[in-house]
Amino acid sequence: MSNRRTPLARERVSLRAVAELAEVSVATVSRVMSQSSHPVAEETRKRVLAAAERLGFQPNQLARALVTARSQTVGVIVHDISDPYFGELVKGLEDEIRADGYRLFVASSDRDPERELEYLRAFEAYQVDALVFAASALEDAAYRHDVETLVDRFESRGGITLVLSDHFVGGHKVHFDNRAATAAMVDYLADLGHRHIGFITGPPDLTVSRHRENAFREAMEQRGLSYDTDLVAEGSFSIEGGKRAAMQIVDTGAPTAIFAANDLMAIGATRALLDAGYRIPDDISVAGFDDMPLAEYAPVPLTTVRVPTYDIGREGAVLLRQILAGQDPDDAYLTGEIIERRSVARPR
Amino acid sequence: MSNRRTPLARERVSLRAVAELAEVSVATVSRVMSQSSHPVAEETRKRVLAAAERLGFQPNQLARALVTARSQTVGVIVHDISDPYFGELVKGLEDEIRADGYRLFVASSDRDPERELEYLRAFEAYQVDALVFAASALEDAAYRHDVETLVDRFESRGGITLVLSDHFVGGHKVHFDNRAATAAMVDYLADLGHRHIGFITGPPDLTVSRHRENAFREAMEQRGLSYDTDLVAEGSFSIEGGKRAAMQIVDTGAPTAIFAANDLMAIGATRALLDAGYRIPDDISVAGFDDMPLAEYAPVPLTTVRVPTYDIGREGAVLLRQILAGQDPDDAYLTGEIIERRSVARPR
DNA sequence: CCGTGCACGGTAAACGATTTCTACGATCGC
DNA sequence: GCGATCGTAGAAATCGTTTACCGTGCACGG
Repeated sequence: MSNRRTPLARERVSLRAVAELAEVSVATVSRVMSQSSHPVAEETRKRVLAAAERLGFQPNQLARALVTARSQTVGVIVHDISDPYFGELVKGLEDEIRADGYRLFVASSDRDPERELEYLRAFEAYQVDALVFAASALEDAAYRHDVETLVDRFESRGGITLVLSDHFVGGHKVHFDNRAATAAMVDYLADLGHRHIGFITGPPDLTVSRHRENAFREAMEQRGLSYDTDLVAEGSFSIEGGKRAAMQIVDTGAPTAIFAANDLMAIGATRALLDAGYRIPDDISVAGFDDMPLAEYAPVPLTTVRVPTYDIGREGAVLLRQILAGQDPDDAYLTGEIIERRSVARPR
Repeated sequence: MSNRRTPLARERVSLRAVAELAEVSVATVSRVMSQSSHPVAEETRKRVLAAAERLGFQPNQLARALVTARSQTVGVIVHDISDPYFGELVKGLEDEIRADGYRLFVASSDRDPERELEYLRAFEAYQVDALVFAASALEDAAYRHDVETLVDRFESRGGITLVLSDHFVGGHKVHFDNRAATAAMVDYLADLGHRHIGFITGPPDLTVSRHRENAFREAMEQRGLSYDTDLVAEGSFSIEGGKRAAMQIVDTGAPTAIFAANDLMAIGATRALLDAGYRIPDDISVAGFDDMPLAEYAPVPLTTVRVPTYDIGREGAVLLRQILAGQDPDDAYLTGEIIERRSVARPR
């Protein structure tokens, strides 16, 4: 192994060093530093604190975690760290949980099952107290099996898991009702008079894509509108994908509105349509999903269904706090909401 | 302390358990699991591997890190995890460094000195091998002092630090030439014929804001253009700030172009100006800085100077790799580039 | 036939904390 | 005046690894 200490490394400051300087035992120093309930005389405490200060002592969390079997750390899995969706969510999580002295470590899987597993294993090995699935599951049989056995093992050893997404992993969860949110948008469009509604789906290997597409189909049928496969295209949750999908849909069908399964694709669609000479919303309406921070600043301010990302994170943290404290709280439920801006209007 | 093991926790699988099952010593198991250079007979190795597999053994990284004094972990400090700028950068860093078996832990300071210090201390306590400052320094004397002593201590104990931003911390660094990039945009606008150029600055407590503003002033003087304080406003690097600043500038002066110190503010400015009835770029040009992923999909596709964020991360990772391998590489230098889109034109 | 060297495996001492158990003096109740 | 209690502190075991140091047994060269 190439793991040797660098030769320059000065001695690190341990409990022992502090103990020697303060002329007490390491036990006493530990008690002072970790605010143990074991009593320590005021005068001794002061001596210890002074010595610790003087040496710049920082308790080694690794050693501490090793003996307590608690690392005060939670691992978060996201798909793409540069996606503002996850950014908001992690922020909510963090703002809330840091008050309890926990640290968040976030890892990005890039939607690669292999990579996600690798990070999951790393989190396990670093003994995080909780595992948070902020990212939707991947639709892959091998992945599913591996994640399940890993999570089982993790939980059987006292770890807790929290799910903030569309995921098969069990345990505590904050639910966002994709079905209802999707239906709400379909209803909104239908109420405006749209009958030919195009739909841009996410990548097929993401559970959330499947859920939103199914919800779309059901909502359309519910309203007695035909679910026309010519009006459905895949846009892989990206801007470029949204462009391609939108052009494909207007080429093959004649929608009066296009509903994209996320804002990024809606923005791509908007741009492509605009560049192709369509006026939005006069010629065609475009609706998104998520209400990402920049949705308001899209080429046309985007009408979309808001996913309360930050709140999902915050609610997750609240759940986490309770579970960590040994309680068994109920799941949290959050719903979407239509945000009306300028990209949707009645059909002509 | 509230750190007791949960009562449900099944026994964890340690080296010892594997050793017992395989009927060898823990040393042998360790040698097999950590691919030590110490020879182990093929037959023994197989037995160990089988036992480890059967028990679902995962070496405890905490314990490992404790003895090797290497955690195979790097801590990254960013300002705002939901800012795509940092997302891209971290992605570059991660894509490159993960090949070497390192894990990235990212923490978000929210531009709060207190919080940043707290995370820095946590990273130190978790014994990260490297500290990466992806975020610009904060302009605060106390913060500066604390960070400096912390970094000194960290380095004197063998840690390495890497700077990817405008920061006073020394050590290895990948430089982005803000001055040249800013000047390039000023030149570009001036060449187009703009003489009254407004400027929207970032928050004053960020080092990078100061650098870009100074660079703007110098570049203007260089071109013989007057630096008019009526045409400068603060926009705090946010969309809302950009809106406010833009309106303020057009209220007090008569710029033919506005240059914002980041894209977010440029987008805010664009939207505000558009809503106030200005045509862009016909009535007024707007330029940004960063070329964030959505700059192309702003209300008007944004002309901006591209900061190669992903590459900054990647270059940082290759530096890291070399330093970790014991070398002493030269700093990396990256430059900006004007991206022409539709938000800038000749003045009327 | 014996010393050398190598392959292989075990023992035990770290790493830096926490925590249980024990010890010792002082105070207190009776 | 004596046992009980309390406040305070230290010794030592422990967490799960790595690794320096030994001790075998066997092959091989001289």
